[in-house]
Amino acid sequence: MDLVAMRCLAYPELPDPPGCIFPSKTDDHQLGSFDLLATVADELLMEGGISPNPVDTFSGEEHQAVVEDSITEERAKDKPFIVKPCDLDICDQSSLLTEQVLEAPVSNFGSNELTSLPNDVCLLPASVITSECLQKVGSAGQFADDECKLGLRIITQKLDVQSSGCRVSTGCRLEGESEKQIKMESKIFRNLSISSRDGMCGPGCRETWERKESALVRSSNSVKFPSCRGHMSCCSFPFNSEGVKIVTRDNDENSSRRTQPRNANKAIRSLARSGDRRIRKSLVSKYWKTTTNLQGEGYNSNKKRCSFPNTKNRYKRQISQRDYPFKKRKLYYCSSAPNTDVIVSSDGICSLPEHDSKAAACSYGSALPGVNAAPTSATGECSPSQSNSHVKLKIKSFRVPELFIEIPETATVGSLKRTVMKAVTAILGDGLRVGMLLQGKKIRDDNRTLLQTGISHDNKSDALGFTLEPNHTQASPTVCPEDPFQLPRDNPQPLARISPISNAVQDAVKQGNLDALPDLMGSNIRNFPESDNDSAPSTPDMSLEKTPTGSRALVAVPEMREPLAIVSTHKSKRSESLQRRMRRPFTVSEVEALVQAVEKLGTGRWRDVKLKAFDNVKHRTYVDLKDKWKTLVHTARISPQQRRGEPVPQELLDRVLTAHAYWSEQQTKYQLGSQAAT
DNA sequence: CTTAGGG
DNA sequence: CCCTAAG
Repeated sequence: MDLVAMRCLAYPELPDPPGCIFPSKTDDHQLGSFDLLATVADELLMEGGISPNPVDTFSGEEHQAVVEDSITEERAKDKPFIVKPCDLDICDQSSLLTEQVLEAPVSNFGSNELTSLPNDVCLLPASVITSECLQKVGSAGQFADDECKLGLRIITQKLDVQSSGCRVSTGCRLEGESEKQIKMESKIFRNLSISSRDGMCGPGCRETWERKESALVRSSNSVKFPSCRGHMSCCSFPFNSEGVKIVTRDNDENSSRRTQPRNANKAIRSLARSGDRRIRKSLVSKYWKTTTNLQGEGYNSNKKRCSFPNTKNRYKRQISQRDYPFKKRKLYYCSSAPNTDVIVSSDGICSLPEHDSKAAACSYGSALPGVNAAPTSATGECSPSQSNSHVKLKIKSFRVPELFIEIPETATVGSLKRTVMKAVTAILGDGLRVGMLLQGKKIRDDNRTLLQTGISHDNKSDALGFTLEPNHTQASPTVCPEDPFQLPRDNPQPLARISPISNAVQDAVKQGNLDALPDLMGSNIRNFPESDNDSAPSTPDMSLEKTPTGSRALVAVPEMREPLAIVSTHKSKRSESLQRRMRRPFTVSEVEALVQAVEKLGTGRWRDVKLKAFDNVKHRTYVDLKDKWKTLVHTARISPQQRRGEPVPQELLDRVLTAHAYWSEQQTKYQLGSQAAT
């Protein structure tokens, strides 16, 4: 696969993907891979802060050895490089939290022998860079201070048999560094993720890698994220069939501290923003639509500014998806707590590096908002005494609570996944913050140490909970004044809770991710307006017509208390309606009733028809009846062979034609009459 | 909100 | 079925 292809892969619809540092003009993939790396390396080097000797920078001899091996032909033939967007999965969410990013899965990251080299270029998320790495970096003199927040490592080898391997290893500092560097970082993050085509390495690999590579990656699995394969069109992020590019938004709390990205980045960002807005608007539109149905008021006044043609919406969604902002990730989950390094691993787990080095620990500035507390002292000094007590945190997955999803039983699995994705995306859209719960109580003071807070190494991890909260604390009218959703934003509530064990959630989310990322960005879960649900005709569709419970449409943000089930596939009255109503073919008896009513009332009084024949059938609106009549007429006119679905008795169809002809004539007469009158 | 139509 | 423009 050549680079161009890669590009396309990553950004199928973008001629020139934002942030793509690699020129598309490259034809030769081998070269391209090389160039790509070289480019990265050069840029990094150029932008300063990076050791001219990448190899040394990161790891020691082990590395060297690896390098050597990496050049072996055998390896070389192995697999071609492919740039692939990172997969998105629960872990990514964690990344939101942890702000790391890239998860480049390190496929082949290590086989069991020393010789096994990373066959791929791996861009490791800050989160996977362990203390040892940092230490090394620090020792290299590049990031000796505690400001080093991020480490970047790129390792690769040229696969071309004829050429020698190529390997780039580098690091850069995120915070406290020059703008350039940061930009670079962001660029890289946004653009690079190269892994071998076949994915992750087996479980066995990681230990090796860890051992050898300073525990760069906790587990291969960890880097493995379910991707959005094949659902590009639905993704909100630039995904491709190969994987998903993970994009996270800046955590507002921290973004301010960072320097601004380059212009390009800015552009992208703004683009993204607008995209969000667009999406939001579309949502709004839908929302209003629904609301209108429910409440019947405020429709006119709002629909104009909020509504968009559906088709356009779709289009916009796509656009916005493509535009979705690439964000720099911040290093988060590395708690500054004494020697507590949390690494996000494959299953979205945060694990601790086996070896914490004092330096490393210190170098990780405060990170996790909830966990930070660790007074690593500004100096970055860690008292030796402290280094013995480690708080070990293992976050298997992040839970997204209170995701109410109502979906017809007849809906496809795919649609369910998409729906889940919508919800998840909605949450992620605005970014998240981390909240922490200890024994169910929220820990608010970020400045206290873990110890002071009551979190000690012998703590039962279960006592600790993490939550994901909306990033915005305040609704910001300026951003989207007309956004009806801003209301809910006012009070941030935990959207998710990270609990040690929530595989179910993880799965759910993964599924969602797998499928596609629809639009919904920028909206919140609670925005799911009512949707017609699957409820059988017998079940009143309260939300649709009479019941002015529009408020319900807005799924209230749940109590932070209980995360609850993530996906309730059942009809919880308040559900969403961003989805198409379930298809409910008319039965013959319904057709019969319709025909009879129309025969009597004519074809221009659908409301009356509704009242007369379907008054008690909530899911049949007069528009539905009108549409049905339309199709009936059409059906009656085509040959029986062309008809589909449950066959309608010819007798009825005949009546349809008769009635249609009659009423058409009547209408014509009426119109002529009125014309004559005038 | 209803109608009428296009998609 | 959806979405709108008009009324």
